[in-house]
Amino acid sequence: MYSSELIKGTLKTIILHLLKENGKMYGYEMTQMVKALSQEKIQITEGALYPMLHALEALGDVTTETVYIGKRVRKYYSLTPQGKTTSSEKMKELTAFLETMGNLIKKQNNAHGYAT
Amino acid sequence: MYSSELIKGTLKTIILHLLKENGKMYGYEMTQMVKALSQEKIQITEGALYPMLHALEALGDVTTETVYIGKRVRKYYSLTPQGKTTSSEKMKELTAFLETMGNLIKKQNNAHGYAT
DNA sequence: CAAATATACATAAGATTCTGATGTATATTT
DNA sequence: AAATATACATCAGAATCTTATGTATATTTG
Repeated sequence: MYSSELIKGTLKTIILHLLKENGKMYGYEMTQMVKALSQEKIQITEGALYPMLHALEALGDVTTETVYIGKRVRKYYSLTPQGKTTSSEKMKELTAFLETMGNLIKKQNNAHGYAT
Repeated sequence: MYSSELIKGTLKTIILHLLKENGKMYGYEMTQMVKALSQEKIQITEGALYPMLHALEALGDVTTETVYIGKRVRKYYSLTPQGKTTSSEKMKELTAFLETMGNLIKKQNNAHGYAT
């Protein structure tokens, strides 16, 4: 498990990406998938996830569909056309960010020149 | 420039890393170095930087040394022994996190199996 | 079969961390 | 002379997350 501060700011992008890849998912499923894909190292908490899903819905990036499994409710989320665009943009940004950070923390024989 | 939400949580690690690589730096210098190393894409704001430096000092990870350049003050920061340990730990974590995130957002022909 | 665990949603107080504004002052460039 | 750069600092407010709490059904296990 990572000290969660690193995960901050990536949640929205992760959700949008999962929905783009998998078409339709419900909240609990997302927590389990991220857990599995990260080898237990990233655990999305419900207190962070559900408010973010509601926010994405309010922004018009996702729509919902409620389904009953027996008597238990399940709320599926999927991307709107706008959400698909947002997803792509966010992913482009995250990819670039990861690369920049990778550079930033590596190339360091550089106490005097700065530029690369 | 990245939408800054991604940078959240990485600031402490970046500072500790810069100090480990460069031995001794002052705040303004850090902002310029990160800007240069990231090709202008990451801009550390002063409102985030200075409070974080003060926090690191309070935690015992850095010590300070004030120098006058003409009449203008400059405050150099350097790692304490404890700070060096913290720096290593944080970097290990960040590196692992970047890799995990890289996996999470790539390997996706996986709508049904989850595990990798 | 009762208890524990897993599934599945939701909210909310408080903490952390950042943005953007503001303030002060000196040095350099145009 | 004015604008910009260097260099520190603080603070109100915003965003985002943690931890706890709440509700309810389904499944597994001793």
